[in-house]
Amino acid sequence: MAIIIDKIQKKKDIALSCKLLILENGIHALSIAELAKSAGIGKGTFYEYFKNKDELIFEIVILLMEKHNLKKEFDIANASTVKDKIKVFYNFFYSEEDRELRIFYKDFIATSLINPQEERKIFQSKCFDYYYQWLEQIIEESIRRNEIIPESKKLLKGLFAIGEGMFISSLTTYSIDNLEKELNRYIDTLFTLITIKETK
Amino acid sequence: MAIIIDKIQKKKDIALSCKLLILENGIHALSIAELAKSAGIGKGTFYEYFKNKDELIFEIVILLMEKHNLKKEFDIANASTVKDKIKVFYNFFYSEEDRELRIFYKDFIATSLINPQEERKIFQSKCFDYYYQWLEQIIEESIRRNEIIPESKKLLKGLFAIGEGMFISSLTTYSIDNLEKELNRYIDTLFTLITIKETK
DNA sequence: TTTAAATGACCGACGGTCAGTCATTTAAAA
DNA sequence: TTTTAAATGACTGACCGTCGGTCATTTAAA
Repeated sequence: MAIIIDKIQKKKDIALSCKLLILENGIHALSIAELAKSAGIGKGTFYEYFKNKDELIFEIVILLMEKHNLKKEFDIANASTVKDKIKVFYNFFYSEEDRELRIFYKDFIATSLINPQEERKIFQSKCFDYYYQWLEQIIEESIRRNEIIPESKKLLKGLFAIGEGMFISSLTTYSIDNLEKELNRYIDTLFTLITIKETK
Repeated sequence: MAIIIDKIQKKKDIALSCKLLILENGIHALSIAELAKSAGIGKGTFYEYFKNKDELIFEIVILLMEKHNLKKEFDIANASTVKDKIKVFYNFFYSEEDRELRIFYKDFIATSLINPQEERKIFQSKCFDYYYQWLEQIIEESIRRNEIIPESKKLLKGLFAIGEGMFISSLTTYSIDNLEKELNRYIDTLFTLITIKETK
């Protein structure tokens, strides 16, 4: 036998060591040779760990998303009102804190659209379901507490889609100039509609 | 002097003659040489009319979108209720009729995300604003008629984004298995909230 | 009517880039 | 010393975009 490398860990290390270069230049301006060089490995070695450039993006998204989810979980638990909890969720689409992940996420969506792959779709579904269940729990509890009307549950998937939709539009058009404002405006308005008024 | 070709028309002709081949194989499986050959022109000629493959997609989207808009305009005018008019708009994301355009639109969004270009962004903004104004007019008229509450106006951009958001999610996840159903459910629920109940 | 000149459309060979492969080397462990 | 996982960079083939040259048609002078 010879050296046994923790392939999974090394894959992560290579991915993260490419992060900065990609953020600076954009993934599409970089060749595999350049990426490998910046990671301090040969081109062939890159292919020992990744099938192609897309998989590198995928790996970075997975790593950043893990960290991101932990953080969000914490933030949501600490938010006091239902509305605040929901805003924590949308936060991803405009917060400075999530800027980096957002850039990779954008490229990830784009490559997923171009080249739909089982593995990616499963990952994206997991992310979707993870946050959907969060949203669902939050809403259900609020319904149980009689704060919002039961019909709110039917708005869940749509509520979920608005973030992604506005995010894409903000990138591909000039028609959404302030994503944060637009998202908040929508949530605030919707909440006035689903909130049960206290009868004093 | 020599033969003068209507370059604009020929560009359209080439684009449309590639449509079928692209729908069959996907744009990314095709080389410029193959596309040119299928259009009955030389590779060099292709570059007389298009900067690259992306521009071909752009041209096809523009052409199909033109036709599509005319059709939508007609459909919206013929829909009776506000809700129906809005559903005509969302129709794009799931109708069999718009399947082809949707495929190109998807590629168009993907390439726009990867490589944001002024020209494309302007085009996308025009599309956005065009349909946004439609939606706005419909909603405003309905408010004037006292059918729905005035706050509905604040939901417009979000309403607009839901379509795009769910569309993307339906392509990149398994979590939206029936786009039409999900969209309709959302609209129906929202409408029960914004509709002004008649006091009998 | 003839034909030389002008011009724009068309083309495919070519240079360059880059993704992905593979034969070889390296070095740790047995 | 042998074995073998890991690393590597030279190599190849595919494809992009360019460019010099050809062809077909029109113009206009003879």
